[in-house]
Amino acid sequence: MSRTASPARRERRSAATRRKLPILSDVAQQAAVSLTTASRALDPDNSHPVSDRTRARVLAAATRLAYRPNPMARALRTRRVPTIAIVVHDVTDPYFAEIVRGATAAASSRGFLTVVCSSDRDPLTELRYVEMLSLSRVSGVIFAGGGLDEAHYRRRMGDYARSIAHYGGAIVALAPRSERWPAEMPDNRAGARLVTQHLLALGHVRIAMISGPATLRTSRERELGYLEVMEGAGADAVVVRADFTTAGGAAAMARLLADRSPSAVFVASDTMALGALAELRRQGLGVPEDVSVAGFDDIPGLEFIHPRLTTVHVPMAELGAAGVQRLMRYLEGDDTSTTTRLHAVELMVRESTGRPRGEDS
Amino acid sequence: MSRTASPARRERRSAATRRKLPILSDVAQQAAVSLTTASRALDPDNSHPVSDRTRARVLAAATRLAYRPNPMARALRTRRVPTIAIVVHDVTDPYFAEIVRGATAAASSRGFLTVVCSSDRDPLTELRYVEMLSLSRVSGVIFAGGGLDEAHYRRRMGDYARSIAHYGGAIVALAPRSERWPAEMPDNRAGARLVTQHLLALGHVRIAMISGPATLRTSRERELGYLEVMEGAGADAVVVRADFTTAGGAAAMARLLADRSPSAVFVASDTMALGALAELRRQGLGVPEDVSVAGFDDIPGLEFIHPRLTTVHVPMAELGAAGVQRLMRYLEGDDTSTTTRLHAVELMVRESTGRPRGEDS
DNA sequence: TTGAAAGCGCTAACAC
DNA sequence: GTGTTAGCGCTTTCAA
Repeated sequence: MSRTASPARRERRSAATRRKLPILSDVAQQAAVSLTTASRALDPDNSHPVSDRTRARVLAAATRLAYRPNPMARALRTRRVPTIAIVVHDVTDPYFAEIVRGATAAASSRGFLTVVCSSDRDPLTELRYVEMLSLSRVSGVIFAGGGLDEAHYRRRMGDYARSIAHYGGAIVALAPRSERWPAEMPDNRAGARLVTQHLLALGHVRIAMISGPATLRTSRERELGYLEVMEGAGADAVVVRADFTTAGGAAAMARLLADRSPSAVFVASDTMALGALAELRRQGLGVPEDVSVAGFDDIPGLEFIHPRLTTVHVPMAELGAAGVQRLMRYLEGDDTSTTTRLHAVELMVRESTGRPRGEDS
Repeated sequence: MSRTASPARRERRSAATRRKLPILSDVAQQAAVSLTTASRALDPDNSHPVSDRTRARVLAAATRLAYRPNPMARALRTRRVPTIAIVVHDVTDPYFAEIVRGATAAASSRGFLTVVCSSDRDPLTELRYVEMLSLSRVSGVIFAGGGLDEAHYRRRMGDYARSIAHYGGAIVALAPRSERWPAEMPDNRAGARLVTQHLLALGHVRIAMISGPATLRTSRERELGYLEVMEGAGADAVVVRADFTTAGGAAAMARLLADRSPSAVFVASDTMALGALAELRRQGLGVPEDVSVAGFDDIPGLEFIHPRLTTVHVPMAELGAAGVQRLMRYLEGDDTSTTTRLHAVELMVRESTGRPRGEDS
């Protein structure tokens, strides 16, 4: 120790004044080992052997200097940044916000930063983001929402996905997509079946559905569950479409009310259901006295709206966390399958659904 | 051209097979210039002169190869990654979600990625995030919410802020903080004054306030506006505190109803006001017939709740965008002031406020 | 106006 | 078990 004291002290001072932040060579110098050894001693998952005494010395020096590795320099070698991205259609939508919350928590507990990219439901914006992400060499990308089946979109997305796979990045989907990616998603079809059966069991026959855009597979899966059950019951199905926004839900409900007179409406998302509820109130119709309404997702905050919405609970935060876990397993090579893991959903019967008019007397 | 055709073709092929993604040296080779020149020709804000012919050749080569610079390699030199972070208390809260939306849009239009860090209202989580960000050398950090005045928090935050400043990163606040940072924020005090005056003008005297945590300056500013006006009118002020969540707002309203019987309540955020409204409904009280309620923020989605909430409009998306712009100006050295820019707010009188009971006959 | 060379801080062959 | 030596892809002196 005393032998190297003088140069070490000089180095310490110069490191402090020159760049403020200590770098690996400062640690190596302090511990009187080579750069390589310092690197190996500091990296927990480096298999190369390092003697306990040496490791202890390096660790001590690192602690003393408050050394933190430079993520960029590391990334330049490892070819990946310790960041995962989550691509959503709209951060403002509680459904996505909740997924983001779950994913962020899971990622940060593993030392990963989370980038949230909100496309505002514009495919081109989404493509721009994904290009950016692939160039930034993020470790993984989680797609929280669905994609388009359109040719141009698919081709560009395919290019970026290939590029990401090429540098060893992972991709996970949390909604049904045409791409063959590892996926964790809610059991949309089963959920839709549950609500429709519930409505049928209450005695409704004129059950309409407000679905999302036909371009999104999530819409189609939820429709499928509805159609299956309606057909099985010999009831006529009516599907109108909106865009998964609250305003869209309100507009769709208005159309439904003008054209048909459903006694119950299954809305493919709570966000849209909120709009449907608002429109019914605006027209002076009671829920569930005049019209029963059921949603899908069970977004947070529902406990504060009136009447309390019957819906299908989707474990959003869990989905986000599962996506991160899947990503990590992929990165570690433990699970590179492209299978879809379905997460169970649950019908939450609350106040917005009841027996139809004719039967409540 | 023909002279270099053969080697160029070979290089092109090898670049394609070896690493798939073209790098700067591929472009330089194709354009038959040095690495340096290629770099200069490609960088729009590099002042070093490059002849038009050369630049054109380099640009053509870059386009042909679909070259995109590696952000990590660039960051290793420039010491900053082209990413900005936005630290929020809760992504799930529409107030923050909306700010994030505005900031993300503004950042992406400038080629910056946005990292969203949600602390879930836990100061330690927030500190962990900021440390991570400082190590990642993000270009800037935007604090959407307030901070603590507590010693440990302030010291650690100060350390990270210094470290960020040291590598040339910028920090901007969108809420009042004890730190001396550039800030863009809503005129909280003026907004609170407006609502209180509105309630007073309607004839209310027993006007209570549900505020946020005492540790947050936003709460204090909004309280101040309320207190000022109440005092000026010679009315008794009552302030109860909640935590800026919907559930907290509901609980605070329940307490208020039990202890006092206010004819009007000013709630320091719409998110809490939603809870207050739910609690009033639960207790069978009419709004505004029995109690008037006013919020703050004008979060999106309010148009679908009933009764339509009287509130103070805060330009959230604009605030997010202004934060990004301020950050950019700081990074470019155009504006390194630590002044606070106040954004005007506006009273939105809607349905949840009316004359008090005694006066409506 | 162009280019050669020296790194940014770190990791990974490849020796010893 | 430890060290030497090359780079990762880019920017930036410095020299021509």
